[in-house]
Amino acid sequence: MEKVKLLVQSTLFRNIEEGELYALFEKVHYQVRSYLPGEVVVYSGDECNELQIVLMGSVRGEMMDMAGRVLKIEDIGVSRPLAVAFLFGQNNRYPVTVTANDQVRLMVLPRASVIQMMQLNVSFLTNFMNDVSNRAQFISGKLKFLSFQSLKGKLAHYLLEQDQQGQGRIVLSKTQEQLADLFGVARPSLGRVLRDLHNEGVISATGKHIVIKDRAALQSYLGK
Amino acid sequence: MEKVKLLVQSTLFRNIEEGELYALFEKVHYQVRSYLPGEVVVYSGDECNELQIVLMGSVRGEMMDMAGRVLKIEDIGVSRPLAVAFLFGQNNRYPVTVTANDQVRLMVLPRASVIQMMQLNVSFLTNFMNDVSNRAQFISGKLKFLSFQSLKGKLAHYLLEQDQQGQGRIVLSKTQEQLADLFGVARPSLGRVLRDLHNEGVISATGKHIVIKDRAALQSYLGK
DNA sequence: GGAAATCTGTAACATTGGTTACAAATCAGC
DNA sequence: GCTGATTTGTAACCAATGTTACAGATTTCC
Repeated sequence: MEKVKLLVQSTLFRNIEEGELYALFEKVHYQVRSYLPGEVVVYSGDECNELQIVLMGSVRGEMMDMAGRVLKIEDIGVSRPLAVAFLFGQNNRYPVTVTANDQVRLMVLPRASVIQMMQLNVSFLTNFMNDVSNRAQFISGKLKFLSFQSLKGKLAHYLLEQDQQGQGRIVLSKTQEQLADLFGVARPSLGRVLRDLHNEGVISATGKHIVIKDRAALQSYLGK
Repeated sequence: MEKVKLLVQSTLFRNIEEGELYALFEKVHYQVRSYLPGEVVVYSGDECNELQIVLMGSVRGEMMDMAGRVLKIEDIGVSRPLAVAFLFGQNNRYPVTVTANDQVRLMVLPRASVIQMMQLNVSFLTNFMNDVSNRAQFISGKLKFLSFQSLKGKLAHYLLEQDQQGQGRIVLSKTQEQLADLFGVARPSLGRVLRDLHNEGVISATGKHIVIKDRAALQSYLGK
C-alpha cells in the first residue's frame, strides 16, 4: 500500500493521517487500473459511477466537437482526482474525453465506496465538498473567460495573469500554437492580435519575451 | 415557521420530514432578507459566506462584462438555493450578479450553520452534494454549449431540445430578443440565422411557430 | 378600437476571427 | 556550426457575427 504515501498529499485526503487512511482503504472496495500513453481513459458522454484518482503519470481532459476539433481543458497529475463533480448529481456523464499523457495508473473507487468513506470520515467529506466546489468554480471561470472576451480580451487577461509580480515582463512558457489552442482560436489569429497590440504600443513582443508597456490600455481590453 | 412548508419541496431538503426540518432550524442561526424588484442581491465578485434560498419571488443571475453587456444565465425561483457551488472551495466569490425579479424574500444561512446541518442530518448532506454537482454539470453544459457551437449549431441544439416529443412542431416561449440573449448573440444575428434555416428548407418559421422540416439537416449542424 | 410599446424582419456595413500559404527565424540533435 | 524540424511572422481572402437603423407587425393597455 505505498499508494497511501502518494494519497496523503491529495486534496481529497488532506487532514487525514496515514494510519487512518490505511484503515479507511481496508474497509472499502477499490481497484487500480493502468493505461499506456495515448490510451483513452473515458470518453465524453460515458457514465461516471466511480471516483478516479491519478496514482502515476498524468492525464488530460479535453472537449471535442463532432468535427474532431479539440479544446484543451487541463492536465491532471499525480494524486489528483478526475471528475469529482460528475460522480453525484443527475447527469452522471463525463463532459470531457480523458486521455493518458504517459504511462498512467489510476485508483478507481465505486460511488458506493465514496459514500461509505464520507460517512466514515468527516475530513474526507469536507475535502470532497471543497473539491467539487473548486471544480465548479474552475469551470465557471472558464465560462467567463470563454463566453465574454474577444481574443484580445483573452490575451490581455492571460498576460496580466502571467505578470503576477507586476514587473511588466513576461516570458511565455508555451508556444503560440499551444496558446492558441488554450484560447480555442487559430494560431495565426493569435499572432495577429499579438502584433496588433504591439503596433498599438500596448505591449512590446519579441519572440517569447513580452513587455507590458501600457498596463491601463491592456486592462481596458478585459471583458471586451 | 410556514417557511418550512416551502422548504420541504426544495431539493436541498428532500427526504427530510417536516418535523425533522423544524428541529434542524431551531438548532442553527439564520436570517430572512427582503428585496424589492430590481434590487441587486449580490454583485459578481462579492464574497460568498452564506447559503441563500429563495422563499418568495424569483431572482436572476447574470454575468456581465465591464462594458455592461449582460449574458443571462438563469432564473432561480421559490425553494431553490443560490450559488451552492460557491459556498465551499477556495474562491468564495459569486461569479454572477444576482438581481430580484420581483418582491423577493431570501433565507440566509451562514456557512457555519450549513456545516452544522450537514453534521446533524445525512440527507441534507447528500442533497447538498447532489446540488453542487448539478450546478457544476449545468455550468459545464453551458460551457460546452457556448464554446463549441456556431450560432446555427446553438439554434439547432435548442430547437431539437424543445421538440422533445419529436413532433417537429415548436412554439417558441421566448422572444427572439431573449433567445439571442440566452445564446449570447445579437438579436438580428439570430433572426438572420432563423431566416437562413428557413430559406434552406430545414425549418419553416412563421412568427413563434416553427416546424422542423428536415431533422437530419438540423442535426448535422450540431457541434458545428 | 386606438395609441403606445414591444417585437420582428431586413438591409448595409464594420469587425472579428478562420483558412491557407509561404518565407524567415529559431531550435534540436549531431 | 550544419541540417532538418519546429515555430513564428505575415499576407490575402473568406465566413460569421456584430452594429445600426428603420419600417412593418403584433401585443398591451386604456
